Amino acid sequence: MSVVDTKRPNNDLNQRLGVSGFRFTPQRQRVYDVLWEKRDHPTAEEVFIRAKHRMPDISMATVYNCLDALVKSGLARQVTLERGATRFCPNMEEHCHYYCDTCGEVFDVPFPTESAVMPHPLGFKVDHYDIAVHGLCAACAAQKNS
Amino acid sequence: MSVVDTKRPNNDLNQRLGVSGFRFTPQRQRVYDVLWEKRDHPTAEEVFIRAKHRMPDISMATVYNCLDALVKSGLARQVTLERGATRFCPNMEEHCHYYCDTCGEVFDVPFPTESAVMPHPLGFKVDHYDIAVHGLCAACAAQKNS
DNA sequence: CCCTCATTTAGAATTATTCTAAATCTTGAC
DNA sequence: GTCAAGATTTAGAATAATTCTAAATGAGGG
Repeated sequence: MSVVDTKRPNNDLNQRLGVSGFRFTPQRQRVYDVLWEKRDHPTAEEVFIRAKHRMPDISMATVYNCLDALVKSGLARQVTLERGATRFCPNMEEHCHYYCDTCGEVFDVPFPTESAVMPHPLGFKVDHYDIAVHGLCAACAAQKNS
Repeated sequence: MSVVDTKRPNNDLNQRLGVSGFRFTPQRQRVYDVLWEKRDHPTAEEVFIRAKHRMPDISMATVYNCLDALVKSGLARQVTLERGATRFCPNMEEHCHYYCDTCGEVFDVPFPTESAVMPHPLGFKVDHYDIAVHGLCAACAAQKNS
């Protein structure tokens, strides 16, 4: 736990789950840890593989269950950038995702949504923003020009 | 063609496809028409069902092919709001999607992206923005309070 | 300790999308 | 016009992603 866990909420996972009506379980802890170990927006299957290393009996269904519980408890975000597998992200600060359509890399960029004044449909109650920017990362752009 | 096709690009579909290396076909025309007939962000399967009414022999694989051709030609956008089927949208003006997490309805709201100054990762070449706002629509919000 | 209910698990089932191979169609060269 | 090359369509198979099911386990409250 020495490494990069900047801004990880110090609130007890136990408590955060409890507020949303979920129980704390070792599996949920493990899945949450996996998300923090490498913030590279893994898919459910990638989380499954990584979780298995230290918890070999965990099942795919449990990974989905845990991810859903974390999302519903406000401890992780679902990120749907394109067709195919959904990705997950434990960064709950307001930010947007720069997505390289060529190599698939995702970059988190802090972005305060109040800086953009958007006209809402009448009576719409906003829960959260989901901002993706598609394009070419520097590396892939360089490759294309060569 | 009398109805609501505001802002539909008057450019020839033929030509727009051609520029991207695709051929014009009746199926692509039909799929494009379906998207304009009812701008409710249908899934590929919904497009398939609607397209079939006037073109009974069209197949699912063709619908996917046509949608991909339209997206690659800049005539439609892919919209991935949540897990599950991708939706499609022929509105190419800059706009964001307000999405009701309860009833699934999608509202297009014009939104000039240059109004939000975002810091890009170094060297990133932006292709397009994909902005979703999740929450509760007016109708669903009302229902919850009663 | 017992009851209830949440959770986990493996595997089946479902849904969404992509792939394959054969048939058809278009286009450009001759 | 005829022909070859290559794009497109089609049905169906295959794959990928997710959800469901039913049985087993586990934890908390009385």
